[in-house]
Amino acid sequence: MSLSLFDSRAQAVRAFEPIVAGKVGIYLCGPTVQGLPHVGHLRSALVYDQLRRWLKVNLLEVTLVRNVTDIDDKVLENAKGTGEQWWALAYRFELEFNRAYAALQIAPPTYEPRATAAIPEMLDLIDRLIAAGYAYQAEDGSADVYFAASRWAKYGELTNQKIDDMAPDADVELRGKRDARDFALWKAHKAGDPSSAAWNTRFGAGRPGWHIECSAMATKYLGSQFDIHGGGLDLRFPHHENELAQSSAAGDAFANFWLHNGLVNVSGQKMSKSLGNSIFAADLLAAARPIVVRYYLGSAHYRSVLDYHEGVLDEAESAVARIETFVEKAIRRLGSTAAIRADLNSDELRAALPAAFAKAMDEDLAMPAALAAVHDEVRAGNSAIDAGDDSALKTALDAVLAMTTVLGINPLDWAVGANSGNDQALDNLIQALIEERKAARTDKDFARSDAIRNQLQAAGITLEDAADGTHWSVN
RNA sequence: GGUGGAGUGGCUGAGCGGCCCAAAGCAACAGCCUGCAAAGCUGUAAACCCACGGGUUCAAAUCCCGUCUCCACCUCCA
Repeated sequence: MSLSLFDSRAQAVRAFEPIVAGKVGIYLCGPTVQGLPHVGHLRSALVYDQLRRWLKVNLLEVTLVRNVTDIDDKVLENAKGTGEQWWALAYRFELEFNRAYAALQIAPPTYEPRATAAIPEMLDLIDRLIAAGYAYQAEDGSADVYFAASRWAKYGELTNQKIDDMAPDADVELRGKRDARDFALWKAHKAGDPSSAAWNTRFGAGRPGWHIECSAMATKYLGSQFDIHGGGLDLRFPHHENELAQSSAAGDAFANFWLHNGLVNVSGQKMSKSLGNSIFAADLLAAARPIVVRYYLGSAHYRSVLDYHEGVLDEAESAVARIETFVEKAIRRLGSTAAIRADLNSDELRAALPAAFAKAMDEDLAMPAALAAVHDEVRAGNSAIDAGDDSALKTALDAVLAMTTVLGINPLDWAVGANSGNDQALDNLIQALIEERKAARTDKDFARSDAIRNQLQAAGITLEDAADGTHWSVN
């Protein structure tokens, strides 16, 4: 394994070594299911899907845990607005997220725990923190429990901040807090909230704070020490800082690497509800084919800002079409479809990967360089077709299929499916027109041949004249 | 105010001391191919030499100092 990853805590690229040989545990902060999935959620999920794929290619057994935060202020608030039960609203949006992930062929995580299913683990962790002297029940008699950030000397280590530099909100109500920077581990039940959103504890009725959820779920599924903790850049502070502090204070080694993916901006601006510029998953999928959306979201380096604006999907469409056209032509020419498919563990796939691609992936998942390798190979393959060199073509095709399989953009994996009866009927119809056009061309009746081509084009079908005959495809 | 990141061809976006007279894609132009196209290939043009001004070095887009601009986080957020 020669993979290096940028570790946010070390603020440096570090060589990645699994804690347990051959296995990798990844915890990824999933969404709070309080609304519809947007482009940022998809990018985040995609980044770790790609990481997971690359680890699998390197024969590591990956356990990916991505949680669902299904209890939270916003969930309760939004449910009040719609009149739904909070858990019904949360599940409704959870399904929307799963639909969007599936559309982009982002594989489901190994485990997808909901916060509400890990309450006992959270309470255990809170107890350990109280015993260690780093947590305390609110001093105003409520059921609130806080983490004493001000007592944890290493607080700020993840984001390289000194606790004294953190400007405490002047107007913040301390209520039962000893220090303004202390944060809630457990939140007392509030008068207006439904009783179904409260759990009885020795502190009183209440619900979990956001940060404790992830600490508890990560260790529940991956143990007190695991390889990688990931999430969006916006979660570094306070969420991940707080997770690290509480887990460390409880004596857990916690994550070996911290990864943060860059955010998606819209025309240079942060996406936000108040600006009304959010791009939702449904918007993307309405504007472009899923494989194109996946290509676009994965085209920039995972740590850089990805800007969404007019035209980016068209550009991605062209690039994807180039790859698809090549694969189609190559398979048609070579006849065999005994091509490399989705098995990431196969020796064949590994053997077919160009060195430049593997190097790019190993260097902190340098996606642009990896895509450059894909396109280089596409060009080499196209040249081989022109030169009639089938051996070189086979090599290029295998390389392209292997690389795109790793990236999750193998055209064969996105094909609509085997020929259905409808496809066969359509093919019969179009073949008849192709024959008629061929006859017209032989007779030099170009008006007629062009009319046929234009008619099909208008119906969304493109004809392509190749050396071995005319082929058609749906636009 | 604190912390982190970014300014590279028309656009997207790599490179982060010599392999860079700067990858790859998109867009443009020309040639080949074609009856004409499309697709494909080949080539061309395109970055006042990589925000600006200094410096270090045999050597800098890449390191250092200064300046300007932009973005993110410090409040719920992927």
